[in-house]
Amino acid sequence: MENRHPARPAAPTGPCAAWPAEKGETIRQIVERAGDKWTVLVVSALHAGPLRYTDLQRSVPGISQRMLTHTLRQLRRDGLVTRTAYAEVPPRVEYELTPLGASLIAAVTALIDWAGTHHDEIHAHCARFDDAEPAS
Amino acid sequence: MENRHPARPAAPTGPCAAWPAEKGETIRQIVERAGDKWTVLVVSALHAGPLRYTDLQRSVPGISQRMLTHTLRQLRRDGLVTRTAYAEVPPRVEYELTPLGASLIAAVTALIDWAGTHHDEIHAHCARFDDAEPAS
DNA sequence: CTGTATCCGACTGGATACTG
DNA sequence: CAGTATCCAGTCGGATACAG
Repeated sequence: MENRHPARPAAPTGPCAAWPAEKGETIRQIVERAGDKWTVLVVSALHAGPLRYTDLQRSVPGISQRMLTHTLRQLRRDGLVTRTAYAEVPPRVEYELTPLGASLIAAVTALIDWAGTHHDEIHAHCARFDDAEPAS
Repeated sequence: MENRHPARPAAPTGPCAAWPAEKGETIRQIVERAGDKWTVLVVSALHAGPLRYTDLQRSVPGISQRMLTHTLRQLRRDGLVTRTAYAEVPPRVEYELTPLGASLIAAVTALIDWAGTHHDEIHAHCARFDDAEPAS
């Protein structure tokens, strides 16, 4: 009743105004951000050290320019990465992880660790379920 | 080059066949699953104990039947929750978290904990960025 | 009560082409 | 090299109606 929104009131890709939601919603935002495919991959790639735009593209196979740019901007906006542009003839831009960004890796690692640990279990249950109910 | 897929090769909502990807892709699947808004909320609700379908709907405000059913099925498929149907005149179905599902909470909690800890930092950086570059 | 099926709008994200 | 803009298909997800 109180929610008349036809869709989501806040867009993750939108302006900063998306954040001031309540704590519960904030967590959802964070999880969506941190759980984002490209965010995780880019942050992981940056974990090894600073990288240039094109190097980043090579470090994250399959990412499009659109998504790389988009993800980097979000990451910058949230203070997870820094952008350093060198005003040289061949333009050079380096992206580096901030301590905040580095701290995210620890949390994500827990999830990845869980994934690795229980991957077989999930697959086993999945196969069993699929075998039990093949025709929906 | 080697990827000619016009879109995602594996759908998270699709059949079990989505899993047998390589380790890197598997992690992505897990993160997407675990990072899903409704998955987290439903698992959290179930953490307190077994719940019926309608109780689940009430415990997760804003979820639609479509998404509740959908999420529940995925969770069952992955072996994170169990479904127990009682063949009674008023049909009763209870969903309960498996140990595997309970273990996921620990991993997600790490992420939520990170969110809570650095929420202010992110917000601060966000506001600063927004202030520094208002006109895109 | 416990779902399932369909319609349909909104957002995601890849491909491509073009600018500084 | 670094980034932006547009097009467009696929997917998500809510509302609704209906079935077991």
